[in-house]
Amino acid sequence: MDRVHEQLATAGFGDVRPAHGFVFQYLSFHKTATAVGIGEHLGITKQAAVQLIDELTKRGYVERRPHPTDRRARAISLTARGWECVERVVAAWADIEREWATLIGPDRLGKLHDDLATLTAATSGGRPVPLRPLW
Amino acid sequence: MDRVHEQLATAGFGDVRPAHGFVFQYLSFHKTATAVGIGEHLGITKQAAVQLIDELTKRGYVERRPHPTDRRARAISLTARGWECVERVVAAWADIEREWATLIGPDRLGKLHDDLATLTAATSGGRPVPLRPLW
DNA sequence: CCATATCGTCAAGAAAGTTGACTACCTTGT
DNA sequence: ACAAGGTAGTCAACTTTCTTGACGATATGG
Repeated sequence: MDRVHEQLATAGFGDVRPAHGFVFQYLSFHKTATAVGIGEHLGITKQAAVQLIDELTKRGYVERRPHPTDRRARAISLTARGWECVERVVAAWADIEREWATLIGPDRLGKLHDDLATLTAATSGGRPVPLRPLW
Repeated sequence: MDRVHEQLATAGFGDVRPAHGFVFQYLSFHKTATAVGIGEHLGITKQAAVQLIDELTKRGYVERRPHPTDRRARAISLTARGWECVERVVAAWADIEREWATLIGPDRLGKLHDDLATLTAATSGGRPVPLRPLW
């Protein structure tokens, strides 16, 4: 994680914190997200989620628009710059995984991934675990 | 980590946070520790380390005594209750590892451990990584 | 169409860390 | 021996990040 953010900083995305990454991840798969949904995904309150969204909006990674079907809500989505940042993260992770493959071999790396998936699925009962950058 | 602390709570150790665990770990291997040493181990300032020590002292897990060789310093060590808690943690981890072994097999679990050790050693340059419960 | 639930917001505050300055003590080189 | 600089702990002020609680506006379901 630290290495990804070092990479991002050199690519001009030095103003995103690790916690923001989890918002990005959620927005990559939910085109019209809400603050409540993001909060649940991260395991934080909606107020804290709004604060993250505010920061990302101010920095141009995210935008709020009227929600298409719910006039209480605001539809949150990535801007062009947000998507650029996501692409950078994907590329950085790919680099890191390639390096891992050279260290322990692609076969072992694949098994490592599968085993970790098995263990986390078992301890969380199969449901998705709220991701938090904090214990 | 969450499961260990659930186990601890049912065993009467409900007043320790995850961050405290890293202090316990350090004290298990350093009989006369100092606040600065603990701070370096966790990657936090000495002031923050002192605060953790204060909490653990108030709750009876840790005690401060005059340092044997340095009159500026205070020697920090686990009390009997502190050691009881450590034993509980060790037992809880052993339970969890046994469960992991049944899930993916002892052989794969051993390789998982070795591979993770290889990867972390490579990315940290071999030096110990300061442990933090926070990104 | 009314009761209840949900989305976002405002405000206050708690948790856990940081920075900076200070005293007391240690250590090292001359 | 001792001056000079480094280190351990402490005090105080502050920052960051998250929480709790209350609220208006809108949605939804019997």
